[in-house]
Amino acid sequence: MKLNTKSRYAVMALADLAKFSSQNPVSLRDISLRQNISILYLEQIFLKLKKNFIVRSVRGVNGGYVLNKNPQDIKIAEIFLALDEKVKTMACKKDIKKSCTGKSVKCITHNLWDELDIHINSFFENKKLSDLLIKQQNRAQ
Amino acid sequence: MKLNTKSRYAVMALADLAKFSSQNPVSLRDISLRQNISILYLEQIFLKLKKNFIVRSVRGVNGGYVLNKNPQDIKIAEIFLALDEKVKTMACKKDIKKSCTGKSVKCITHNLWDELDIHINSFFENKKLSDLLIKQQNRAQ
DNA sequence: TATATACCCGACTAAAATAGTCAAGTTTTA
DNA sequence: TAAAACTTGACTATTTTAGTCGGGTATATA
Ligand code: FES
Ligand code: FES
Repeated sequence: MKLNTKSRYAVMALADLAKFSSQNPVSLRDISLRQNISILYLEQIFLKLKKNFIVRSVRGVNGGYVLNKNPQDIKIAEIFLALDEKVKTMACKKDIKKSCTGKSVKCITHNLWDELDIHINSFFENKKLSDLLIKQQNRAQ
Repeated sequence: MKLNTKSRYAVMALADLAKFSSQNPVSLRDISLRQNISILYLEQIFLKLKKNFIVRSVRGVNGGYVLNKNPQDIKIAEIFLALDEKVKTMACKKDIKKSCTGKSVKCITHNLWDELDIHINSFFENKKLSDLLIKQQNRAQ
């Protein structure tokens, strides 16, 4: 079970954005330098964040990205959704047309994975971007 | 974020074992047929389960595997551990020699992933194999 | 005591997913 | 008008996953 870098970087970059955007847009170049993430990769990530209205862009010189909402209104779940990051613990796709045993009934572990999905997703639903901004001691910028 | 088949199959196979082992060992062939998992793959999985003392084997004709403990004493966490399945949400390895930003302090998201790890692992710690055996309606064998 | 059944175990591999990069733009401000 | 910065689709090397293969060993029972 592991998290992919795209989702991790997305959360990092947005936390950076939340921290450093006063009024002015923050350029990917700045985020790249501070968080040590490739600009080219960040571009890919921000494209998705923009399509999902989590950020908006300002083009041209002195441009960059700005959060579309307050950090306390941005759930981690939204960020993950924007990047197509899904929790996939089940072999079947919940709509049990064909269970993972090939039979037409739920497999013996189906409910367990279902509960796990719910457990993990509730974590993401309850965490906000603003939760990352408090207690800044002993952290990198 | 997804679970690999080895861990999923391990839980499935052990649940099968818990359900069908009366006194007699259960052969991988039987589990394979019931759960629709390749025998060759099951062998790999049971090797690890055996090394971790979750099951013991009986060789020869009419042989197979038997659980080493009662299902209510087998945590899902143990099963995952036996298969080297770890929850890896962090880029750094907790012992922050070098954080994921390359700096010598925790990155801005470190604590978030740490909490996520704890959240997920607590699920596995609290679930027992026996939890899969109740409420058998609407399930495959 | 032969033989079939079933566990044992390391090595190998095809396919999929991941983690990016590249190229060729467009837009805007100083 | 040049430089900074966003836009977008396509491409690719590497890693991980999900198995298979081959050649064993142990043991019950006919
Ligand atoms: S996980 Fe849904 S049928 Fe197995
Ligand atoms: S996750 Fe630990 S430093 Fe980033």
